[in-house]
Amino acid sequence: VYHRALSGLAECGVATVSSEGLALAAGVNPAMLRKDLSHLGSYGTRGVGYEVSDLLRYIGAALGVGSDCCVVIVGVGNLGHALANYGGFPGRGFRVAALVDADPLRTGEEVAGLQVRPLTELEAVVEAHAVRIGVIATPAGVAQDVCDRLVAAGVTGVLNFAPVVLTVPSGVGVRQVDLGTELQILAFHSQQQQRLDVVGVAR
Amino acid sequence: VYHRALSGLAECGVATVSSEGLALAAGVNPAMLRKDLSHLGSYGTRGVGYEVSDLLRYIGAALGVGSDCCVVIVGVGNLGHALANYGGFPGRGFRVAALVDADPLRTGEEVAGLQVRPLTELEAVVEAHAVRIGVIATPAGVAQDVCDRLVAAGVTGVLNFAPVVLTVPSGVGVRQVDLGTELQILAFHSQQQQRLDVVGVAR
DNA sequence: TAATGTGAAAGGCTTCACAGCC
DNA sequence: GGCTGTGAAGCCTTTCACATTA
Repeated sequence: VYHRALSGLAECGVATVSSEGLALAAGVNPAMLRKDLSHLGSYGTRGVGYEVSDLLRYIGAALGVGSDCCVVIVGVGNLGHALANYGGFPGRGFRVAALVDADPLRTGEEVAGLQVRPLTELEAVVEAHAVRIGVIATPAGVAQDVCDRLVAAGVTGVLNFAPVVLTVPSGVGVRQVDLGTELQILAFHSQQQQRLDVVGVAR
Repeated sequence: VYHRALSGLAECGVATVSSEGLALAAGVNPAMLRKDLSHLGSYGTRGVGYEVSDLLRYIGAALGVGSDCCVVIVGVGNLGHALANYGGFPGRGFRVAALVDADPLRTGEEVAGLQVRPLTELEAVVEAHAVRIGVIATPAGVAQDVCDRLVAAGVTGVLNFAPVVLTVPSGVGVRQVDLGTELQILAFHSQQQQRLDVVGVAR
């Protein structure tokens, strides 16, 4: 998030930023930002702040921005389609190496300049492109199975959009994105808020 | 997450589940699950576990499942398209009331059975359908502006897919889903993992 | 006997507050 | 004067461990 915020500041031509300014842009407390950055080293100047371009480079290096990373998307339904066409990946060092789908009707179809490959070729695809991250955009029922196969093929990270909790061996990273749950959380807060309004509590 | 896990168990015909079993399905520690559930009340039976159907009902009631919630999607690009067609919403009590886009070329187009409305009608749409949650699938540059308008129109929750931190008044909920950041987190861990492998640390 | 509900302990994250430095 | 870097304090979350109950 700091990296993204700094990119924005750099584009606006800002040369220097204080912990307060960057914290505001990142949506955190200034002290927290300083503590986070202190884990990377002392890249600020007391009395002045942080040099935007320098800090961007340091954080980028720590994150490994630059070393391109191959991704495979499994499941080319609505979401998989959108992800394949999503423009934000190349800019951040990610390349969609292949699309895979179980449906024979979709196999061979071209999406975002890539041919959709059959699910049976999943392992071959991962090995051929040295894919490090698998994106699961399949129905919930097959997600764990796809995940197991991805991990067995050598993937070290999984981004899961299916609404199930995945089990993976230690050493493999999992990030869960569940749209239904996110909406439910918002709806819950919205409901609580209304309850407060009715009772008449001041905000 | 517990609600989702219980739904799965119910579909499989499981009648009773222990904190250990449900915790496994939800990806948490059994003690944590028991503590969480204790905030709702004592719905378990010592020596036995939890009645799946009962617990599902209690949690559903606490979450407000059943009272349908109207959602507007702003930005009908790849992601907005996918979200509009996403099948998971109706099943969880959400109804996409309208699609809105700033591009005049898209206006009027029919997506997922809904006509795309111009951005100028955003406020009217929110009021007409009593929309409680806004989904932002626009470019980053206009996200804060769209958010401000949604909030002013009376929305109490925002699900943001644009890669910017949104500022909202207290009382309004925000959930951020940033695909680029998620991938970067996975790539970072993947890189650290490789470093460990090179050094030869046992897992 | 088996599993819940829950005080108490442990651990981790966030914030404060200020010394140190430009 | 102003802002960073950081020890210490505070707060919150998670886990343990066991009394309690069907």
